[in-house]
Amino acid sequence: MPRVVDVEQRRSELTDATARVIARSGIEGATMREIAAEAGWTTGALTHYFTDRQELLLSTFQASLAARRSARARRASASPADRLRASLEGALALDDDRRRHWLVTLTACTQATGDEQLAAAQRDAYREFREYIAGLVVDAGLTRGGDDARTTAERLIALVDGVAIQALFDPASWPASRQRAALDAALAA
Amino acid sequence: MPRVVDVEQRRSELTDATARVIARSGIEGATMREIAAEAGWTTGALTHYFTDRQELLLSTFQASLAARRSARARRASASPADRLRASLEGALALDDDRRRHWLVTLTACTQATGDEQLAAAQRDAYREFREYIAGLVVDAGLTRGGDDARTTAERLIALVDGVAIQALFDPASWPASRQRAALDAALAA
Amino acid sequence: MPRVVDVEQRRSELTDATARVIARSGIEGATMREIAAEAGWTTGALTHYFTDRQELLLSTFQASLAARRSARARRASASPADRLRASLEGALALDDDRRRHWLVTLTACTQATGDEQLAAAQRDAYREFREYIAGLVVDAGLTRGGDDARTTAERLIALVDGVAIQALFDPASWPASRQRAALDAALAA
Amino acid sequence: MPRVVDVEQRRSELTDATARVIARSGIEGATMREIAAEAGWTTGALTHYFTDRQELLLSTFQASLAARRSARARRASASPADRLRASLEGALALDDDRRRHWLVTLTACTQATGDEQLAAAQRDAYREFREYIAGLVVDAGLTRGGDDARTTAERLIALVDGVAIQALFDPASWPASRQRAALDAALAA
DNA sequence: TATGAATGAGCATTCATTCAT
DNA sequence: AATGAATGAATGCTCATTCAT
Repeated sequence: MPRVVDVEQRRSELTDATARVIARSGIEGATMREIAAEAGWTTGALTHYFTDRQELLLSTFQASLAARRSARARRASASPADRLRASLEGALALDDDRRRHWLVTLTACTQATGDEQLAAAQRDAYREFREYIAGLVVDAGLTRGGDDARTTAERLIALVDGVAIQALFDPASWPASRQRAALDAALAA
Repeated sequence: MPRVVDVEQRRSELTDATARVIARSGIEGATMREIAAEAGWTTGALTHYFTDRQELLLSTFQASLAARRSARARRASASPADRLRASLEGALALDDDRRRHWLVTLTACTQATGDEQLAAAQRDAYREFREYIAGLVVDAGLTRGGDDARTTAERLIALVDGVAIQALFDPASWPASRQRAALDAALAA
Repeated sequence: MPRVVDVEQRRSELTDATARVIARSGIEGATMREIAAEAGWTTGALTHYFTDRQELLLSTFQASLAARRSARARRASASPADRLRASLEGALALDDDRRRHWLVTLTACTQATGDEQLAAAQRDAYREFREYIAGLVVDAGLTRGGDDARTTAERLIALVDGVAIQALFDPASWPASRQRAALDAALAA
Repeated sequence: MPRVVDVEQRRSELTDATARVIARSGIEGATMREIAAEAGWTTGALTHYFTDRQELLLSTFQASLAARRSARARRASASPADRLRASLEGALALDDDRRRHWLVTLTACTQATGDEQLAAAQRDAYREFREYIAGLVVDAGLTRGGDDARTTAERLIALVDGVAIQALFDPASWPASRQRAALDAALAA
C-alpha cells in the first residue's frame, strides 16, 4: 500500500500557497515553480493534484470564494444584526488575510472575461452573498423585505466593496478603524 | 517638434491597444505579439516607443488613470452638482469603455503589490480624485467642507466603486439604469 | 520454482503489452504509464520485472525475435518444403499479429544505431534465420547447398521482407492473397 | 528591412539536420534541442520555420520521399534500362546517404499508424514509385506491360527493399557489391 | 522608422524513476 | 508483490528582447 494522503487537504495546501503567491507576485508571478516552492513541494507534485495550471488557478479562486462562505456559516448562532455586521466586515480589507482574499478575487475578476466557468462561479457567489445579506437585513429589522431588502443589501455591499478597493489602493488612508467607521455609518443610515 | 507629437500619439495608440488586450485576455494574454497585432504593428515597433513590456504596461495603467482625469477637466464649465454627478458616473461600469477602464485598473491593482512606482501612481490618482470630489461636494453645497466633505467624498466614491465591482461580477443584475439609480440614491442622502 | 514461472510469464505479458503499444502509438507513445495501463498494471509494477524502460524495450524487441524462432520450432515435423514455405510466410504481413511483429522489428531497427547490444541481437537473429532457410532450401532440394543455398535463402528472404514492407506502406494494395502469390512465384522460380 | 532569408532553403537545412539526428539517435533522440544543435541554430529558430515538432518531423519524412523522386528526374536522359537499374539502386542501402534515407523511411513507417496524413504520403510515394518502375520495365522491354509490368515492378521493388532491410540489420554481410549483385540477378531473371 | 529573423531564458508539462507503505 | 505519491530532469514551446537590414 502506498503512502496514504488526504487529497482534499493537499489540494487545500496548494490553493492556499497559490493564493499567497498571487497576492504577493500577481498572476504572472504565479508560476508552477513559484507555487511549488511556496507550498514546499516540487512542480511534479502539483500535477498530482491538479491536471494543469489553469485548474489550479480556478480551484484557488473557488477556494477563496468558499472560504468566505464558510466564515458566514460559522457565525450562525449570533444575532442577525451581529451576523450582518460580521459578514460585511468580512468583505473589508481589515487584515492581511482579507487583503489577500481581495487580491485573489480581483485577479479572478480580471481573468474572468473569456472564462465562462470562472465568470459563473463569481456571479453565483456574489448573488448568494447578496441574498444572504438581504435575509439578514430583514432579520435585523432594517427593512420590510422584498426588493427593498435586496436593494439595501446591494448598497451595503457596494459600500463595503468600495471601501475595500480604496483600502487596497491607499492602505495608509484606510486603517481598519476607518473602514469599520464607514461601515458603522452605513449601517446607521 | 512635430516628431514629438507623433511619438506621443503613437504611444497612445499602443497603450490603447494594450488596454483592449488586457480587458479581453487578461494580463497574461497581453503579450508583445498580441498587443502589436491589436495595434496593427509588429513587435519590433513596440520597442521603439517603450523600452520593454513592463514600461508598456505601466504606461497603459497610467494612461488609464490620466484618461479619467482629463474627462473631468473637460466638464469644467458645468455646475458643481452636474460635475459631481458626471464625475461619479465616470467611475461606474456603464459601458464597454468604462468596463475596460475598470478591468485595466483592477489588473493594475493586482500587479501593484511589489511595484512601488505603480502603487504610488494609483494612490496619488485616488487621492487626487478624492480631493476633487470633496471640492465638488462643498461647491455643490452638500456639506460644510473640511473632514466632513472628504468623508462624504469617500462614501460616495466607495458606493460608486462598489457598484462598479458588482456590475463587473454580475453585469446582468446591473444594467446602466440600476447603477445610475444607486448613485442617485446616494446623492440624495 | 513456481515463482520463476510466474516471473517469466509476467515479463511476457508486459513485453506483449509493450509490443501492442509500440505498434499502435510508436515508440514515443510507449511510455511506462501507457504500457502499464495496456497491461492492466501500474507503473510501479513494471519496475519489479524490468530495471528500467530501456530494458523493457530491449526485452520486447528480443521477445519479438524469439517468437518467430519458436514458431519455426513448432513446425519441425512437417516436410522441408512445407516448413520453408511456412517460415517465409511467417515473415509476410498477413495479419495483425505479423504486422505488429514487423512494426516492432522496424522500430527496433531504427533504434539499433548506437545500441550495439540491440544491433547484435538483430544481426544474430537475421543470420540464424538465413541459415535456417538455407538449410530448408537444401532439404527441399531447391539447390545443391553451400553458398548457392545461402544466396537463394537471401533472395527469398529479401523478397518476403520487401513484400512485407510494401504491405505496411500500402495495405490496400497488398491483401494476404497477393502477398502469398508473390511468395509462390518466388518459390517456383 | 529585416534580414532576407530563403525560407525554403532554411527549411531544407533543418529537415536535413533532423534526418541526420533521426538516423543517428532515433526518433526519441530527435529533440528540438538536439536538432537545433545539429543544424547550428537555437530551438527558437526551429519554430520560425515549423510550427511544432510534429510538423518538423512530417516535413522531414516528406523531404526524404521527395529527395528520391527528384533523384529520378535527374536521370531522365539515360536509357530506360539504365534508368531502371539506377532507380532500383537508389532504393538499396549502398552508402551512408541511402542508409540514412532508409532509417528515416522506416522511422516514418513506425510512426504512420495513427497519423493518416503521414500514412497517405507514404502510400502515395510508394505507388508513384511502383508506376514509375512499371513504366521503365515496359520501356526497357522486360515485359509486355499492363498488370504484368506492375507485378514485375513490385517484385523488383520487393527484392531491392528486402535487400536494403537486410543490409541495415547486418551491414557486414551486405557490402555494396553484394547488394548490387542481388539486383543484377533479379534484373537478369 | 520599421521589420522580422534569431536568440535563449523561462514556462507548463510529461515522464522515468524512486520509495514509503 | 504491488501501489501510487513524490521527485526532478528533460521536453516542446512561448515569449520578451536584440539586431542586421
